[in-house]
Amino acid sequence: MTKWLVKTEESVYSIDRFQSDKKTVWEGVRNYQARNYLRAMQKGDEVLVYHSNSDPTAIVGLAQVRLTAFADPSQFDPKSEFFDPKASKEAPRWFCPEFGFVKKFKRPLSLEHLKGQSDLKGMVLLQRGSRLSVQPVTDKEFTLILKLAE
DNA sequence: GCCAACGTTGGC
DNA sequence: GCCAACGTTGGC
Repeated sequence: MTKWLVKTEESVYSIDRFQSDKKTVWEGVRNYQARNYLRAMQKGDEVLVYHSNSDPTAIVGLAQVRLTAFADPSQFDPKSEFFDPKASKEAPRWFCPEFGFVKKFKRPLSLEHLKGQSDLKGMVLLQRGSRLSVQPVTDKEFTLILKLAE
């Protein structure tokens, strides 16, 4: 099974909020590469949750795919900030899975800390200019991250 | 708030 | 299909 990482701005949707919601539909992703990854997610896949634009920016917890991706309802809603006039119910452009909350890490792993791990040099998150908000994570990276976090 | 990096749009 | 202009992301 593939492992993943998703970004969220703490001020927009935090790990604490996710913890109290217990599950969440990961809507609003509007980037094709990220969308393709969302669609590739399988039920049960494990997903690292990362706080971007936060202090500190860090991997803060773990989620699991509950439902594979379906048409993101926000693309059809003219009142939504994620509304896409080019999308239709017949031909949706954007998709979202549903995640279940698994845990909040005892120790959030800051970007700075992650950069110091030589075994994580290849991580998509750590590549220069990497902005992708949904990323695959290798098994090796995933195992190490869990070890560091717990 | 700045700005580098990258993605998207649209004229041609 | 190219590419300039513009928009967004996200670290700092």
